[in-house]
Amino acid sequence: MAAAVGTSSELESVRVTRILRDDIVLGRRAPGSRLVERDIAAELSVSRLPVREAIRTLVSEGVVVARPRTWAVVREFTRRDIQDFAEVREALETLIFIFAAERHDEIGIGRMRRAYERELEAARADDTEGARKAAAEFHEVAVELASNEMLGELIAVFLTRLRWLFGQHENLLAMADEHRIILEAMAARDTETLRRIVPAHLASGQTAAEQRLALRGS
Amino acid sequence: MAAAVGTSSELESVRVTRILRDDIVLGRRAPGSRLVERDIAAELSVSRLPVREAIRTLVSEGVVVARPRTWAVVREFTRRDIQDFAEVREALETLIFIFAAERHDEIGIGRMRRAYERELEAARADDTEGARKAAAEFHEVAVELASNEMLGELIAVFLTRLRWLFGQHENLLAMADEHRIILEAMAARDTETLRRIVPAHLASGQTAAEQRLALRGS
DNA sequence: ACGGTCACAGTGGGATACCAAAAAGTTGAT
DNA sequence: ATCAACTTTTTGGTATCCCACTGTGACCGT
Repeated sequence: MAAAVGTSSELESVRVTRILRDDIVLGRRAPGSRLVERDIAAELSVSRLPVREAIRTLVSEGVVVARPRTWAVVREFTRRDIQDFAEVREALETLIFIFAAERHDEIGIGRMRRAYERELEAARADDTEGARKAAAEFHEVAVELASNEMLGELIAVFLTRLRWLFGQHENLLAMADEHRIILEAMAARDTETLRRIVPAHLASGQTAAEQRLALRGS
Repeated sequence: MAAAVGTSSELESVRVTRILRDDIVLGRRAPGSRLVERDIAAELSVSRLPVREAIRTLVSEGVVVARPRTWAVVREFTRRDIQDFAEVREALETLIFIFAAERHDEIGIGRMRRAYERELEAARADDTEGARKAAAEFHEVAVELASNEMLGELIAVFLTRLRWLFGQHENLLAMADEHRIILEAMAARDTETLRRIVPAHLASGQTAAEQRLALRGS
């Protein structure tokens, strides 16, 4: 589901949600900072309702914490939270690639291969943004090939947290190479190899997040 | 009837959510039937606001479908949805029991054993309600022992769908026996056995849901 | 200084009334 | 019968008002 440009009739609540989400993920709103409905409504020139809905949505995405009758705050993640998150993500992503390996067709593999090739090319050109986009498509196509809507739904919810906690993977070439291995195993429907390498793939991105957290103290 | 002591400060939105959820799960609102904010608000003598929030919550729980600017409807599940759901659930529950097996302590195993014993006793007495409650506690303690909050969060979201799709497991004694096997494997920290038997445990409950669906003609 | 009490401001939850925009439903012309 | 135009229904959103509860800090007694 790509950009969808000038959607003239975008719901206010959706717009507000996107703005707040970006504020949080991009660090413009720090963990622990207050989200006061009235203030945000004033800032964005909307009524309190869309803001309320946006906050609810972000709570369900796990990046905001709200208690009744007080302000909501941007969630503060602990080392433990990151560990928990990584464990669950490992299981879900492994599942995706295994299902995709079992169910893919030639067309799907072709799409993944093209995404991988674009990723590799961008990585070699040190084009961070391009590599990130291609890698994202690699994952999206995999979810599609897994043909399990509920899994897709779950991953979608996790995606915000993922963006926030892990940011982009630094060494683009290493990631592209890992994707190549995953792709080959998928094409060969080699689920056993996937069960081994996907967790390793994820682990390589995890330390970065933990280090960033350590720097902030927490 | 209303057991709950007059919790004076229950949020209306929470109350409305619970009522609607029960209506859906218990079949008082059929799949496909409309959820009209205004009408529900009138029925329950509240304003549209709590109803709106309740509907959003139920959408995030996956039992209601809402499109912009029209009424929401109770979700209609297809055979495929149930299949998808079962696949994801299998992975998550396996994860829970494996983590719980790796991380439990004596006290935790004791709590699970007592829950199991109450379940068995209730099952022998043909006490459906009692067995269901004890089985639920069995699962809850397992989630707790898994000590992964995010996993617990995920399972909580799934729980409504679970209740709705699968209802109660029919043969209480068979379920209790499966729980015994899981419990013993957990106590022995035998994750390999768990990886084998948990999926089997879940599969035994799945056919019932599919048959019920088939009767309704999907 | 210190710890607890208490009053008050801040904030979300909810009610009410109203409007706009889009979808759903109805009617009528062809 | 089909499709276009019209009407109705319904949600999304704005604007206010009020209440219950939370958080905070001043006050007080020790």
